Amino acid sequence: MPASADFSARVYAVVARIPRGRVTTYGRIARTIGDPRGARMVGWALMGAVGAVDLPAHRVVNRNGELTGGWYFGHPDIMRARLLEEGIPFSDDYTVDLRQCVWDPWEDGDEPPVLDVVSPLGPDG
DNA sequence: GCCTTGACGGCAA
DNA sequence: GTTGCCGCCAAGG
Repeated sequence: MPASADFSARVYAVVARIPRGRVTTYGRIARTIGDPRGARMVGWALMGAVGAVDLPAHRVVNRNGELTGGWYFGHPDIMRARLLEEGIPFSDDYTVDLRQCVWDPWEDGDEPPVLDVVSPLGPDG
């Protein structure tokens, strides 16, 4: 079992927590799972999520709200349509208005949320 | 084994 | 507000 699988599992756990009508960013997800510098890896993990895992991957955008992963849905319009379907506001054709719909995994608390996935190794390995 | 690419982010100019 | 550069780590050639 590659460590990357555990990483992606945590990413999926966070993505699954994204409420309908809200979006979050790669950086926030990375920070949530305890790897602030893993924003790029989050996107990498989500590659296999589209069409493979039943997750709202379309609710994940970059820090600027751009639908950078649109092509992984077949076409950016598909991702955009899914977001519009949930009433997510757009500031541009392929850019969501993060100011209105950004979501923090720990917005309701001062500490990171308890992930659904439990690592037997713990946070320190 | 080395180099390039990639759903990113932070910092400096 | 923009542009440019670096860091990060995994996958593919």
